[in-house]
Amino acid sequence: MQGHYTRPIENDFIGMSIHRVASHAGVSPATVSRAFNAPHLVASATLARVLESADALSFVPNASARTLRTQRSRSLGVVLPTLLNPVFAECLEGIAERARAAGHAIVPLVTEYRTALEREAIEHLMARSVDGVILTVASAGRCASLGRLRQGRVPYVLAYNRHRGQPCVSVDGEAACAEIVRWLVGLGHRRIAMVSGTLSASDRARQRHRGFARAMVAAGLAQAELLEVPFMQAATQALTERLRRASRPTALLCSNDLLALRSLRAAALAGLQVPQQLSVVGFDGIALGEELSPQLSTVVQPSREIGERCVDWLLESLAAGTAPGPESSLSLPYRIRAGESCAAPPARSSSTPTRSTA
Amino acid sequence: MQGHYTRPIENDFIGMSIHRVASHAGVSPATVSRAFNAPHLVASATLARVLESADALSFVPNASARTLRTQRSRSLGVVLPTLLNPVFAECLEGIAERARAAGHAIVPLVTEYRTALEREAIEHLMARSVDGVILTVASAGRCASLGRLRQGRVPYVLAYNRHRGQPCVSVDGEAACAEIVRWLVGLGHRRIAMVSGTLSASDRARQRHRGFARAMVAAGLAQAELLEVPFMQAATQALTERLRRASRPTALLCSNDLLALRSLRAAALAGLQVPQQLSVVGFDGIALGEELSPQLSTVVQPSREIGERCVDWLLESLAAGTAPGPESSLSLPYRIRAGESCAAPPARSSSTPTRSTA
DNA sequence: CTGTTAGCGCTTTCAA
DNA sequence: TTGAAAGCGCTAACAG
Repeated sequence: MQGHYTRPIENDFIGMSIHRVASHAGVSPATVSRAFNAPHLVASATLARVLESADALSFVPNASARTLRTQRSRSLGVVLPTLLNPVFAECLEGIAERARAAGHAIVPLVTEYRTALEREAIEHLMARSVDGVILTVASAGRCASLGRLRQGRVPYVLAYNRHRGQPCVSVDGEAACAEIVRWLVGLGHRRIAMVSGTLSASDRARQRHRGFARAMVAAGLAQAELLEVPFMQAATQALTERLRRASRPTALLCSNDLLALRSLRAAALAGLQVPQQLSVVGFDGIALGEELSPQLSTVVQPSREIGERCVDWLLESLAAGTAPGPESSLSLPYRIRAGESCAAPPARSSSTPTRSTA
Repeated sequence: MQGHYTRPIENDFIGMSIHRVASHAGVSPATVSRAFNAPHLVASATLARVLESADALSFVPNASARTLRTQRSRSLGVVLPTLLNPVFAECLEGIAERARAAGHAIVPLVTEYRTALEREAIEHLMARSVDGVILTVASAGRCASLGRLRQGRVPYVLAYNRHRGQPCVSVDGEAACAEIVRWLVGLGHRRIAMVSGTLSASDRARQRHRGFARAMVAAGLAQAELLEVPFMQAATQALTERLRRASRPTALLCSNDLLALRSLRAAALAGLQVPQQLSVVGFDGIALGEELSPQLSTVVQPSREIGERCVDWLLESLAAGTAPGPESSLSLPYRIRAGESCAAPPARSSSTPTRSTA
């Protein structure tokens, strides 16, 4: 236990390495390495001595050296469109928690739905040699980044995206939207419109819309209206204008909760009571929706679990030396939260709509 | 430009290194390294050749090797209480964007306000030898992790926390709350209560409360009520009960927007109109607050900018070879958003409160 | 059970 | 302007 430096312990950090610990404990570097990575291969007396020395020197094994040597970084890349939408923040929490528990770091990158940033993110992650990547892309079908990952032999799992040819952890948005339509129709609604961001920008939006459109047809309601609001910022205004017209829908199925929030706001601005005069249903099930008045009616995705499952799957594959494949894709169950923003349409709605005054 | 392998390019990734590029381009490994790190030291013809080869081989420099050699990981640790509160998600977005622009990775860890996880997070980050850390801790004054970071010579900046002895990027919550109280008093409110999480769990909560308490005294309103709701989940119920009593406050100053949302919900459950019968003010300025009806009145912190500034400061210090010090702490301006959840108290409120029926 | 040895891929003097 | 060589700190054979 001889000290090698006269400087105070606080400065001992510089140049710390397995060798310092080794000489402090009177063993070889290899033994120190084993003490940390395969303690069962070290005599318990030796082990204790090594651990004591390591502790006394505040030794922490150097991750880069270990990564360089083992070719495993114990880190996972995470590529998400944004964190401003709580649905992704919730998912990231699940990822972070699971990764932490497994001793893996996560390296998140945000793409803002821009392909260039998506590409850059993948490049960045490959340069850092992450062991795997979890991502949500605009459209799984036409995503160059996925090819790049495969080319680089980096295992990956898609979160939220749903595509037959890719390893995905998702929810059946098409079925969920169809179910919502049937529910609304059951309540008596006929004029149901879907509110969505740009369809061409998101495969999920397209899938949700498809479920909506099909169920409308199945219900004999051919003129299924789509309110495509390209920019989130302008959504409220566009919706308000639509809701002020006499021909307004009695129910809005929104492609995500953020749009649903704006629909709620638009209803208020248009002077409509929710749910008495207008029903609003969201999609995602962000936690905040439950705190609102009226509580948001919505399709709840298990976002946290989606994140957790992605990590689990990736780590299992890593351990097995395989890469996640499309055949094992996970379709998690969604849940419909009745909430308070949804009710039967106003009695006269199907014949003579009242004109609202804001 | 001779090929070394007959396997398809897609498989060329394995064992890729500076040496492969070097031999492909007919130069030495050192030159390849220079081509990437100091291109001006390489003859432009050589440079072009090297870059071409690198491109042809899809070469990406190995970050671990570089880190091991240079002792700089080009990564920043981020320690936050949670991502479920959008205020931190917004901040993280700022951090992510800035770090990306500077070519740094971020490694976020979530603590859920638990000291044990805080400690563990720091340990983890030091093991990965991040170049710096951005953190939000429960209480900057008594935080062992900060000492640990200094001991390990890891530069750090606190986000949101505010402490004279630490490098912080924050907003003056005390002044902001005092200002809110003066505003409410100006509107005619007398019975103003503060809604907060556990004070002992957060220095920020204490600072905000101090501003509230002082301003109340200054306004001659001695009985400043504090509604401490330890658990977010139970907050709504506790608040609803309080609001049902005749002695209820006419205004609620909430220590954060999530509590304000619950207060809004509690008001609805208690049958109170906001802002006509009850004013509610939040703190944080999460983006969602603007989408609500009524739009949330709140103190807006520049969360994204807080994150950005933390990164900037850290990277500047890194470049200068210094560590951020308390003397350069940043106090960013807050902004009061009037919103729609705040108004003059009901006329009779100061004398005979009406009993509400829910 | 423990030590010796040879690199992982890169940067960086020092020479040429 | 370029090359040769010496490690950064660690792990994994292979010996002992």
